[in-house]
Amino acid sequence: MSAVERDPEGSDEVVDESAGEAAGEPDDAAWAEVTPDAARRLLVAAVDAFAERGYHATTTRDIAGRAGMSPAALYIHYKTKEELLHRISRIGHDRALKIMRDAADSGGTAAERLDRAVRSFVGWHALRHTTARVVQYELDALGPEHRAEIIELRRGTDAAVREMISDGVRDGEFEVPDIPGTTLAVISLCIDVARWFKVGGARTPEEIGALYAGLVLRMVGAGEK
Amino acid sequence: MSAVERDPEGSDEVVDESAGEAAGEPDDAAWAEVTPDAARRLLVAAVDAFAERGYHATTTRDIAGRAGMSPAALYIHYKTKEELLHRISRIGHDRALKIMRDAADSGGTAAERLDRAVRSFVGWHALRHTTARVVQYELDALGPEHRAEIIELRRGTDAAVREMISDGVRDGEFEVPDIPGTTLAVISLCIDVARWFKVGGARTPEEIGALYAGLVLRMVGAGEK
DNA sequence: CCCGACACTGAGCAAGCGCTTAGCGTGCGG
DNA sequence: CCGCACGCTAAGCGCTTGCTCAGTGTCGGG
Repeated sequence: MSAVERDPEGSDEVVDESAGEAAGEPDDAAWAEVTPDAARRLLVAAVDAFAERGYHATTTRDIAGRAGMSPAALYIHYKTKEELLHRISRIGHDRALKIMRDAADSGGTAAERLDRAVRSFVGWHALRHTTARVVQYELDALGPEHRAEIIELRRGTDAAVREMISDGVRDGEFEVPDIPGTTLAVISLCIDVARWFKVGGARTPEEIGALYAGLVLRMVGAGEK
Repeated sequence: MSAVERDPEGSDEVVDESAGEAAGEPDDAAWAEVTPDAARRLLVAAVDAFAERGYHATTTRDIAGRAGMSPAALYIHYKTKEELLHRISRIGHDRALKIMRDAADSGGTAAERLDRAVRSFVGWHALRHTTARVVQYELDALGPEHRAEIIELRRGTDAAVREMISDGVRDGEFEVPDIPGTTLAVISLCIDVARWFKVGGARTPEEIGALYAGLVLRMVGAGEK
């Protein structure tokens, strides 16, 4: 049982998010695209610190300390603390959007695609809850132009979900009176996983993904499976 | 059409939350229990500031300024900034718990009670989204003992929802495979309203409450109405 | 007309913040 | 073996933070 659904006609090069460390916490491999090494260590430290205490409560000294460096080292790789948050937010949202789009563009019925979407989107929010928490809840700490950029990415996620629901309604699979409202509720439900998920909890990310996929299919009235 | 469901056998003295200002924002009347007047003005100012910028990004000077007072005046009525947050959090959670319990203890079928619960709980999170945002998302800013106290209140909310769902399953009204998981998802869905709700949005708090109540009834498989 | 109680202010303290700068060690091209 | 570019640190600058404290104006009782 693989964690994240492997879609048949997905992208060419897929970094399997669930491989490597099964525990979920030390998601260093997920930031492979960040170079050089010291910059990545700082970024991972920042993700942990931001998720734990929030952006404003985190000091640059704390971030540098977690990365095993002096406070000044941070400013060799990042112009400001806000730039660090932006890099994290950008990469995280790119990843979340890709997960959603891959599911939306995969084959099968609308119900199958929505199931895959919720399953992997929720799975990511649980497995990478540290990243997801920063990405989803520290948006207001970004500067205006950076925030606008991220909001644009979120619109893409929104559109993908609305698309799947609309398709299902068109094909008679779903029965939903308020498509924009239900879209909002579905995404809202998925995102909030990042707030409450704890590593020692009763459920694995995959289990939560499966549970939520079922609940969402009920929300859209997918009675006939 | 009244905003918050008026349960027939509810409590004796009910402060109608939706009365007074229809706009929703200046919820000064909701804090009538806070005295003296200056203490309440400071608390309302703190709610606005915390909701807007977050607890850590808010300065005591900002709070005092919004209340039209000097920074030092804050410390006549509150020992620390954290005590202010605690008072807000305590009152807000008391209110949220009461809303949930009133619905759970009201008469009728499990579906009717769950409908009322989600409708009013969500309605409150939308109408009082400023308060709700602080109450639901600034929990980590509280000191350990204050946080523990609030978490205890949340357990009560959780229990009320689980109770209603369990009753529905017992009576054959609902069909849910995972009661604790579904309980969690329902509360999660409701709480996240406070994150995304904006006053200028397309829907009123009552409309969102109605939409969400319908979605939740689908989640628990309440097919036979 | 005085007096103390009271709610509040102006000024400011110690600590901690984001960020800068001068300098140091190390490794690599010549 | 030199020299310099590079990644990093120690020290610290200017500012803001939560919070304090010596007053100040006001007001009711005697």
